[in-house]
Amino acid sequence: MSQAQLVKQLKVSCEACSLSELCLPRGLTHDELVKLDAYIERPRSTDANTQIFQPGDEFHAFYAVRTGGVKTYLTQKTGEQQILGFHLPGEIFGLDGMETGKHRCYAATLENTSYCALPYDKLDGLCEVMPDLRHQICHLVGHELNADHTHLLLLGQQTAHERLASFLLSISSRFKRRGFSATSFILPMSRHDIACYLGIAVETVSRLFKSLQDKDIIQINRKQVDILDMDALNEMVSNCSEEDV
Amino acid sequence: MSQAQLVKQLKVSCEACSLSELCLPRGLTHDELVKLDAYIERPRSTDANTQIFQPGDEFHAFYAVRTGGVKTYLTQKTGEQQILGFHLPGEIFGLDGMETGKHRCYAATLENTSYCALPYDKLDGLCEVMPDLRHQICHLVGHELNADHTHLLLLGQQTAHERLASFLLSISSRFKRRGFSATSFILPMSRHDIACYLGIAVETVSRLFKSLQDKDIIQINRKQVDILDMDALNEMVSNCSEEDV
DNA sequence: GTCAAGACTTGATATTGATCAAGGAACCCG
DNA sequence: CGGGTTCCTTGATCAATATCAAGTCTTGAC
Repeated sequence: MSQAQLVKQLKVSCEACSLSELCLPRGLTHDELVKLDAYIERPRSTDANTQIFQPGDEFHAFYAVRTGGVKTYLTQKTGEQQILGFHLPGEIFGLDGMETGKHRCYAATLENTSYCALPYDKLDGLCEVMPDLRHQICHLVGHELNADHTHLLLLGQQTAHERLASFLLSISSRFKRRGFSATSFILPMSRHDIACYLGIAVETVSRLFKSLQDKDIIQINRKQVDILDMDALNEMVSNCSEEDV
Repeated sequence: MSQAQLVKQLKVSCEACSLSELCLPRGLTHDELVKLDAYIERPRSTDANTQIFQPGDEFHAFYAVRTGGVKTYLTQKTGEQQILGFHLPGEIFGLDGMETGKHRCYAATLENTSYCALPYDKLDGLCEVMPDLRHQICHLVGHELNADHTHLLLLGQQTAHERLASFLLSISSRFKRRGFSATSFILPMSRHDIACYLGIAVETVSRLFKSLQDKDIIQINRKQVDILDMDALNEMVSNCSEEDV
């Protein structure tokens, strides 16, 4: 990236960012936003499949996805990975380092992605004087916890069919929240990543997509998904605490 | 409980509490501790199987287990429950309310239990003037997130054998941390609860315990567990991020 | 444009762990 | 102390999903 491009990117402040209402700045006053903005680092974009951090790396910032997508995951000695979450534009990741000051999981991009870094020590200092920021951070942290809890329920109690339906509904509601179509979107992740997120085999993901298509509940072609029957998807999920994650 | 007993219990300050080094007060100075202590509510003990909060209840405090044990869980429409975590003395629960101000999961006691309530609005105010408290809360929240992540890896990628081994190691290390034996302890939860935590059937839990006993890895009688071969248990867990949860 | 590598799909078979069923042990209550 | 209830264990069978094995489609590199 050229110096000119870099400068241009840096100029996109939180205040001008279309995602600010989903992101850390939500609920802040103009003055507060300006103070926060001064600290935010905006790294350049990265390609797909680039690692952002890994276990043992120093935790120095929360990250916010601006464009593209990120997965966080753990691995077993044997190599299998468990995807902990997919992070779409406006969503935060990297909180796993808060316990020890070192990250405990991996974070990698799903596609060409740009993201902001919100330095932890700066945020900590601002928390002292900006109650709204403190509350927004608590809100985001609580959201992460609840998303993990919904994911635990999915992995522990749902059948493969229910898991895939939950997954589609979650992605759909998150696209909708950002102003995109809830029924027609492009999945940013591979079948393999979906399988690792849902704790099932890739082959099963493939078969289940086909089964949903055969029942005219969805139309799927590669990564393009069209939801034809949202009610049917909702009925498949017997989950009593389903919400946007 | 009589008034006299209640008063006596209230007098057990954080400073005098043997668990304070595991709990919220960790790392605070004497002066800070006194300020915090003034706000802490110490409800009386409750029996086993008592609900502490449920989804929709107002979130007004973090809770810290003093004696006994607590489980937090979600349920599906069909009734199955997924246990999100077991909380032993010195451990915190109730953070799930931070997102919306309402709890999202259930919390219930496993046995006769006493716990403290740490009012959220008071903690928030103290955070403004006590950086150490702020950091300790971040540490605890990060710990919760990491515990959930380890649990996700367990549910998504481990076999039933590995899950039970992970569970025993987790409980063992937590007893050890509190100064008790790591190899001989009484499980505070039922087989059913273990099954709901591990995402497997009760019958499977029973069979796996027997199998571990037949291999002379553990000795188990009702809820009394003796670990005979800790190395064997560790080897069963191919998890690369295993730590005390 | 062609080739190679990777991603995805589809089919056949295997296996883990669920479910169904029953009996035994501990515990609570009167 | 006795009887019922719940918890736990054990056995037999079944089903969901993993695994193994090809084969096809995409995509990117040269």
